[in-house]
Amino acid sequence: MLSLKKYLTEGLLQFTILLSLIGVRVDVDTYLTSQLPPLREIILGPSSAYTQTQFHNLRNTLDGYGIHPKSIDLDNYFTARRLLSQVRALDRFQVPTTEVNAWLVHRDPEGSVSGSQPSSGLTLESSSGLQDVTGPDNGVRESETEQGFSEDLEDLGAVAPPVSGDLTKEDIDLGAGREIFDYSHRQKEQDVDKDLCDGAEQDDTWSGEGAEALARNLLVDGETGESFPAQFPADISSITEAVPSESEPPGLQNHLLSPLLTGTESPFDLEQQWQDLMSIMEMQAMEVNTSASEILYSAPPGDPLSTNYSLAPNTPINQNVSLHQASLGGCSQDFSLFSPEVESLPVAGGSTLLPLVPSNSTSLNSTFGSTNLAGLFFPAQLNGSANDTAGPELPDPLGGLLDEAMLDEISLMDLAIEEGFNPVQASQLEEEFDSDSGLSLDSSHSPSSLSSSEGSSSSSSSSSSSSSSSSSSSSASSSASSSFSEEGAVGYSSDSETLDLEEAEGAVGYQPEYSKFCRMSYQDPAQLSCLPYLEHVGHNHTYNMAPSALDSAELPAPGALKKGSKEKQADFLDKQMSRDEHRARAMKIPFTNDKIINLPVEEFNELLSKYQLSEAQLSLIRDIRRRGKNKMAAQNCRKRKLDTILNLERDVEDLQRDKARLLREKVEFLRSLRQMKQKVQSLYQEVFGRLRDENGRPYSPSQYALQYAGDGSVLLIPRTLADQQARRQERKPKDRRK
DNA sequence: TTCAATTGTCATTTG
DNA sequence: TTCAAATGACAATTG
Repeated sequence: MLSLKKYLTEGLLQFTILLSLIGVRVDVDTYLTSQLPPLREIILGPSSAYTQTQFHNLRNTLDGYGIHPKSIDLDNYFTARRLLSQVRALDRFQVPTTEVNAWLVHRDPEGSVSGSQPSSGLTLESSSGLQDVTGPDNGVRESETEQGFSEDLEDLGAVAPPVSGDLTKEDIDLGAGREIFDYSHRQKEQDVDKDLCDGAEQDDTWSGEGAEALARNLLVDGETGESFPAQFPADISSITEAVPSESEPPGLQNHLLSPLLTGTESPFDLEQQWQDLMSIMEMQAMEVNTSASEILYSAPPGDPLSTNYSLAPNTPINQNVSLHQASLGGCSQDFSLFSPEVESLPVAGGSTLLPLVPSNSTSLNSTFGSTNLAGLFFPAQLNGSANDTAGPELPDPLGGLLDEAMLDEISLMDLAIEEGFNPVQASQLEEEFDSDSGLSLDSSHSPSSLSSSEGSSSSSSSSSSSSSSSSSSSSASSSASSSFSEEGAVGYSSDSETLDLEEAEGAVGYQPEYSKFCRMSYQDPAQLSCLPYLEHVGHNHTYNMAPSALDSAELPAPGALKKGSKEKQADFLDKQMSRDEHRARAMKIPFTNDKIINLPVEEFNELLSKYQLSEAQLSLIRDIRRRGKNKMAAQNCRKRKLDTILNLERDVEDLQRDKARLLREKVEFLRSLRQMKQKVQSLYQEVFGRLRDENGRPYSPSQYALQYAGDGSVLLIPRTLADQQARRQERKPKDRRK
């Protein structure tokens, strides 16, 4: 027990120091990007070049607490781990009130008295967590929790403005504390752990749109002008929640908070930032904690976001209030709802949120947080506004918003990443593919396309030349036919081919018809251009080459001088020819493959009827036509597929953009909502503070609470009753969601 | 030579 | 029923 106590105390102190250090950190982006690595590595063990340094830091820290790294006994180790896990669970679930409590301590001389010692106790648990970190065996579970923890710390730091005094102090105390943070920064720049991939993505996202937007929002929030050491309270709250029982003595909380507050009072900017971060990140945190939150909190659901927001600004106002857990409960519910998704979500955001949330929750019944107000003040009916409990009048606007917001944030990260990548890729793809209009896609690049253009012209002029060539070639083509016999053999009977040759000879010669068809339908390039498919065909396949190829190849070299060059050209053209073209040439088909393929059925039949073609030739012609058309069809089909994919990609990008925009809008909305809650809270405080009993004494906020009735009236009811109602309302939404 | 991408081909379905 | 188009699957080609 003694050792445990000692560890707890020391742990609390350490944790407090860490929190203060975190508070010092100002740069949110940096913070976000850096995230967990250090702590995580510490916990998991050296995983990078920095590990050693980290480890040393940790050691130092531990030493500072009087625990020698080498002398860690199992009991202490496991105890610390258990405590840490408990604390974390509590933190995650409990959200808003913590901050409030701290505030109260400050303001109220009575409550404020409590102080540092309790906080130390809380820290103890946290310290245990640190010890655990050092521990050699860390399950995945722990690693996750640690991540969350580290993230939380970082978040806090990011939110909180630098407090030089605190920082130095903490550095001294922890020894390694600062280094750890630095390390985290370094890691963010260099280390990209697979484990942290999610977190990294989140970081990117945050740093990109969300983070900047948030940062801006935070700064803007300064409007409230409320000064509040948000970070500390939040942390503390989380810590306090580590305490087993939900019913924490207000005094204890106050005690805990007081020391922290005094030490780290930060400018209200921090509060706002903190709130913003909380609001954004709560969603993720909620997800993580779902199960635990449900267990821990019986209180009515509170809006995580609202609670978070309420924390900082409200603190001053809320001081008196010991509010209701109802708000907390609501938070827990929200978390539970999202929990399933949380696992899949990137860790970074969630982890950061977690700490915040817990802090709020810790606020306890106390008074704080807009959530509390909502839960406490409007439990019966208005309450709904705060959370799930929402009555008919105010149906959990926050809850719904929060839930969605969480989802959006999560998705936003993904989107940000995707947006960063996809647009470029998509644009490139579009340029590549869209520039080419469908069928003509390949034509320009492929040799066949060249041939096609040539073919079109050649075909037009070839009508006469080809006819003469064909007639002359008929006798000379025997060699050629033999050379192509192999191809022709494929799927075509060689026997018939030989027989058909003779018939084919007779067929050759009906030039007029042939030329006529050519002119009519396809010889004119302009016409081809008007016909997409034809154009495509012309560009994409080599059928048009046939005539010229045939001519050049089959014509006996008129001049021996240029025989060599012509042979080369013939070879080249032969290579350009398709198999069907070779077959057609071998079979002495009297018209070009282009015509065979592209002529309308009627014209095609007419063309065939004007020639005396053998069965083999007819069969080949039909096959050529079939294959040629199918080839174009295949190209079109592929192009359509590609276009479809590209369009889908574009649609996805558009949707992602819209989603990101909506998320930003939602964040803005939540901010405004938070401000409204704060106003309501302040009004509540004001009204409640003016209430006097028959003896002229003010009502104790711990015993009484204001509740809005459905008719708009405000009732002063015992807190127990208010809590019951809040719980009742909390269950309703749960059932509804089931 | 291997491999991925492209292109051609076949079989089948659809309108 | 025929034809053209579409499409999946496979083979051939290409870089």
